Amino acid sequence: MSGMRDLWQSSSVLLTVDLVILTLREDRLHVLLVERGHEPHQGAFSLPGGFLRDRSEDILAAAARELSEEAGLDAGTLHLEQLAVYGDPGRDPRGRVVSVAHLAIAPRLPEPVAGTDAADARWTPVDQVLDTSLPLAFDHLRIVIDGVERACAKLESTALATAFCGPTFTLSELQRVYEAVWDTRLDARNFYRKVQGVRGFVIPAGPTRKTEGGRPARLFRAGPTTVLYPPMVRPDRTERGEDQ
Amino acid sequence: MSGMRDLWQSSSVLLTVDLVILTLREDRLHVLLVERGHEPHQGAFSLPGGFLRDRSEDILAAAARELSEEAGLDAGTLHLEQLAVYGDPGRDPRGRVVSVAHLAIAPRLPEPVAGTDAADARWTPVDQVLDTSLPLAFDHLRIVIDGVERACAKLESTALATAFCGPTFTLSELQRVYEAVWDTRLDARNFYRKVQGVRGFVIPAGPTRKTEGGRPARLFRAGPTTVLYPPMVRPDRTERGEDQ
DNA sequence: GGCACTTCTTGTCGATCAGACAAGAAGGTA
DNA sequence: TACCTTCTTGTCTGATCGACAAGAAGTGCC
Repeated sequence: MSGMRDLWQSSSVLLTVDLVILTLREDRLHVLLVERGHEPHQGAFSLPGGFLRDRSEDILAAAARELSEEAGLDAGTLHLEQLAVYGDPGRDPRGRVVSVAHLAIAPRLPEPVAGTDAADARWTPVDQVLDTSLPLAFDHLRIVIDGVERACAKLESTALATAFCGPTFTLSELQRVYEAVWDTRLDARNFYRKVQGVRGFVIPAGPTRKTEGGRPARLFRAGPTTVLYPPMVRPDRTERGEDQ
Repeated sequence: MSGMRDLWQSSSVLLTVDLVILTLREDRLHVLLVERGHEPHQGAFSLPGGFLRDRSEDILAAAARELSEEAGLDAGTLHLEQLAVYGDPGRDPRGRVVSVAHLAIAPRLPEPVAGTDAADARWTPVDQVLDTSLPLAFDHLRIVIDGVERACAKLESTALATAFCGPTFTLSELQRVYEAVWDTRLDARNFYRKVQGVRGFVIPAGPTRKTEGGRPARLFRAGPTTVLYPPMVRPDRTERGEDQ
């Protein structure tokens, strides 16, 4: 067995963090993309992210830092979790670069992008990414696919949907989150009762108003529960079509 | 912005793969552990795993290689998936070592451990690990916790349970998988109908026999479905206990 | 104010599903 | 054959889900 020095020589890798930052804009799911300013893939769009600053930086901390630097968002206020690792040997022409992708959820309508370092960041409808009408650098398409799928899944079993909303929200706002992420339509009346039937999902926050045009809605905040019981099941998509 | 050379100097890391290999032995969930032969944590138990062999090795391939080298199991025959990344800066005294943990599921009763390189590997009941009566090296306790939780969750929504069984199995064998992983009891009669109600979960494999002592059971093989619809929901654990 | 309009909230109803349990089927063994 | 074990099929009851009606509570317009 060779020593540690040989190990470093032969098999150390560079670590990056990449961010799939999702939010809702005009009731559609958007992801934050940046235009790359230099090679490789200069001019193409990619997920925000970057290299570990130094060997002592924690990975999640690096993700939070990139969230701030490249997106102008404060990690303390939004949901941030590890998504997966992408380490295919050929994914980056600069050498062996392994990326730890993260999923972040931003509350609705953060300004199009703060006037920060990364003014070239823009919210893009995920549809445009998923149908490949807007190609991404590296393997970032796959990362977005996985991130959106993770979000879809966690909407069912966890309180992640509240992360798309502000500190208080109405139930129809919450419903629009589900509809946008799942790309489906839900019955407002059943949704209303279902959400309130989940223990600790949402708790009333004053009998206040907020909507416009119709009857004012009650406000809620996120409850203490992180895993939903019973879960919010998304409607069957296969629709009796002889599976396969 | 500094060049690539500085980046490598300052922030490259060593990558390892670690394996949470689960199986069923005597109807209890077990995880494969190895006794460490050298520092750090010499003599302690840890998950099987090791460093990336070289810079060109794919991560999943490295996991498959360790599966073979350290556990004597063939990655082609069993379920193997990425679990998560553990990269806390202080987790390994040898320097910045980032581990990509994987979850593997072995069919029931692979021999206690083949007479391979790692003869010091042994199947250990996960209870003993989770209640910390058997301490693990590094942050491997956390990795085991996350791996078991992942297995529990995927039993609900995917056909992962069949990976615990051989190529053919009876429904009561499958039931014992659920009972062991979830640590719960299920009604055999309802389970029987429920499993068969899930489209493409299991398909009959000859009206053969297999069990002993009672009426022979029908044999099944895993079906084409990977995501279960409707899902197998695990019984509510909170049991009307004023949530908290 | 009265009226139309919007959206929120509560009710109801039938189909479907989950969990409890009875009973029959199909082998082994004394 | 009598019994034991385990598998498989039925049935029943209460809970849940999705469709939809109807009432509640605001805004804006005449």
